[in-house]
Amino acid sequence: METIEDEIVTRQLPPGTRLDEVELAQRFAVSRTPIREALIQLASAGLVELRPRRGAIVAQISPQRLMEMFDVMAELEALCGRLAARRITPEERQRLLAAHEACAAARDGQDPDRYFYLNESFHLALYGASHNAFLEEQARNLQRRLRPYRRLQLRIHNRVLNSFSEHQGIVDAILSGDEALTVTRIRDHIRIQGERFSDLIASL
Amino acid sequence: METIEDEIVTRQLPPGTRLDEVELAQRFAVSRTPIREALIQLASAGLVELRPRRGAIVAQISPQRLMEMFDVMAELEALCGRLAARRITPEERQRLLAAHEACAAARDGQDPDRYFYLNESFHLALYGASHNAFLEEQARNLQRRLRPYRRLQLRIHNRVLNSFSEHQGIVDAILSGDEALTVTRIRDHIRIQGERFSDLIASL
DNA sequence: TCGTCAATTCCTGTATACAAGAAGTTTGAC
DNA sequence: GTCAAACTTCTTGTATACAGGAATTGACGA
Repeated sequence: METIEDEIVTRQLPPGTRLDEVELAQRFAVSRTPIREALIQLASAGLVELRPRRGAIVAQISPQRLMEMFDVMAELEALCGRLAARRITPEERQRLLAAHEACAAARDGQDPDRYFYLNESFHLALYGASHNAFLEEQARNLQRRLRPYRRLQLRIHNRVLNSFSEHQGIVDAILSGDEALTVTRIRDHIRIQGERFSDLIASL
Repeated sequence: METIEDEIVTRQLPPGTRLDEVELAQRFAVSRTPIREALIQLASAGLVELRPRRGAIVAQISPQRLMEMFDVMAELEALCGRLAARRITPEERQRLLAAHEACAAARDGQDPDRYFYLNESFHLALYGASHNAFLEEQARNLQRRLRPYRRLQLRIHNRVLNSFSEHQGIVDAILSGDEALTVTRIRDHIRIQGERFSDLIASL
């Protein structure tokens, strides 16, 4: 079943939408209680904004804040990479390469949506190779929150091709065990997304 | 008034404690509804663990996971420092130095609790100087979660003195605008806490 | 004496009712 | 005609009631 969270990240409920508890309760055929509890969770995750006595709205994220989030994401992923370069196991190496090759197929297939999906798997494989479960959780959470914006910017001309070649550089750096190189390449890879996104905003 | 969160971070409710909704409701003189909503929030913040149909307990954090959290904290603070070295304003510089000098007084006064409190202000000043509000939030959240453990390890012999001299090094690096030096010094400063903590654990 | 199964009790999860505050509308005065 | 104030309506926040699992305890059998 589709959850409220799904509808937010897929933009069926765009930022700013008022979330009427009664309406949601009817739509999901439950009482207001579980809806309220879900909204509190979503507020903690940063997906909705809870204004006391004035209801919930889908969180509005300013371009400024989005850039800030990308900067933090870059650093979290860079840490994943640094740890992975040191700690990756043969199985994880296998998984990372498999995810990378799947991306190659999607790139050649000219399917941005499919590339987007597989790209996520690639990054998840990277998080897992860090051998730091807490870091992995944090990275996954932030990835989820940034998902709609990353998706948007993959439609930019040549972004899929560039993204893939950046992945190649990251894989090479990790497999060679070069921590410093891994860090700079991942940081650049993520920060480029933030920059491309702000280009997109500026062009509107 | 004292909140459930306060009682958890101050260890009045130690990890593993069962949180009976009815009992909490009586103690705070409210119904179960707001208690449940508070527990959901605390679960999102990682302070309590919510087991479906089996109630809530104060989150148990394993030494392993704690070390992982310190690693992430180190990286978040290092990022704060890197950005601060580049962006700090005269007012923020003032605030950072004031917090640092207040720590000096507490160090000389041999008052670990007071030092602990002022130490937090110092780190908060650092977060603020990053000019990244999202990063600041993340850092504050994680600082809050790690608070009880950091407090514990300040009682270790000479830790206050060492902590202060590490602060001095960090301030110098930031004020000189040396990003790389700031990053390594902050990273070490935070990671030492994690290591000291695991020493403490090992000695039990 | 110990283990297993069943019945009871307790607690969580959901629904519903009620109270109180915010928003919108209507009416009156200037 | 416009602005303000009061009243109405709608929505959130809290309390309470009820239903369905989980845990505990006691009895029975090995």
